[in-house]
Amino acid sequence: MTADGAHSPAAPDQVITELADLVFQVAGRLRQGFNAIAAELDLPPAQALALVNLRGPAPMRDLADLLGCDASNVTGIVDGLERRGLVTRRTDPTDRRVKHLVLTDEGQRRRDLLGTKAHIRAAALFAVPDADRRHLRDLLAAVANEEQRRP
Amino acid sequence: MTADGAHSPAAPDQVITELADLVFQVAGRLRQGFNAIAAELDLPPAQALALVNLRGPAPMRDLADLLGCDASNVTGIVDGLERRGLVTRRTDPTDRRVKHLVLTDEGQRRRDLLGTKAHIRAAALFAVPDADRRHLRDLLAAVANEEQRRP
DNA sequence: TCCGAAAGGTTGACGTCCTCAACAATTGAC
DNA sequence: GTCAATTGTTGAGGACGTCAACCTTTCGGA
Repeated sequence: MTADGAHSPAAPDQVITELADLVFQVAGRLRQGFNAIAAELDLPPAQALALVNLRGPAPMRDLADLLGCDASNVTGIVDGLERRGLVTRRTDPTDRRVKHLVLTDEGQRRRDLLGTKAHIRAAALFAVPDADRRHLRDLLAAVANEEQRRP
Repeated sequence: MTADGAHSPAAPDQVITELADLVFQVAGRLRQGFNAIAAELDLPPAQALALVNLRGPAPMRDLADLLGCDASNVTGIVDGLERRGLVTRRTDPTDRRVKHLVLTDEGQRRRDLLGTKAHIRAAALFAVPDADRRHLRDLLAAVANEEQRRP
């Protein structure tokens, strides 16, 4: 493209483009790995994603906010998880509108397994010196926070 | 948790987890912005993504490889683009199996508009000092290349 | 106290995206 | 010439997501 690559520093525009491509690429690999692990555990991606986001009993609304999707969508995902015996719906006695999602023992087990496997895979992806990894984290955090400050 | 580590001051495991979360978060913002722009231009996300990946006349197979999806999927996407008059299929005279995708004038115009709008949005997302941006790019490139070296 | 707005969850219709298996046409190698 | 491989298409099917409408429950105020 620009024949002056050696002399003039790459245009900022070029850096932006490369950055966007790289973020997509790395996120794609990460997602692909997660989906593969989910498939190993016989879980559709969305159910697996919901599962790892379930720590303690929490209203379905919270999960919808966490996943950033419609509430009606969560209904279907939780239906799947409940059908597999991984979570149970428990109506809150103090507010009978809300239903808390509670992990079953098997659900807890599956969730932990999913978490550790995903972590191992992520570690394999970010196979760079530890100092670089920390620096990368800090830079990404700066981007995320900068953006969060102006939605 | 840490099978080997006795007492690390700042567990590398923690860094990995934060890193994965941040990459997902930033990629999510990026994707969200792109989809919003695609919607502005009255294009479904997949068609928009295919459009920006079309520079010159190229076989549909190439597009499938580029998007990393099944060939039958590309058929549907290109159907949509053709229905909107953005691309045309042109069978290669030298190999009548392949069909080259050619952008129409309107397709070229829409593609350029999409590209510039997406770029502006990406620039707004990566609103950090230029030095940080370059460093971030280099670190991500290192991760991508490291991974590419061992598939 | 009663009424209406608001919130949580479900359902149904609908659309997008993706894969897989099977197929026709074409090409190329043996 | 024949057979294997490739390109693109079709149809079935599933996962994922939104939207509108609905019921139930809660809560604030007239």
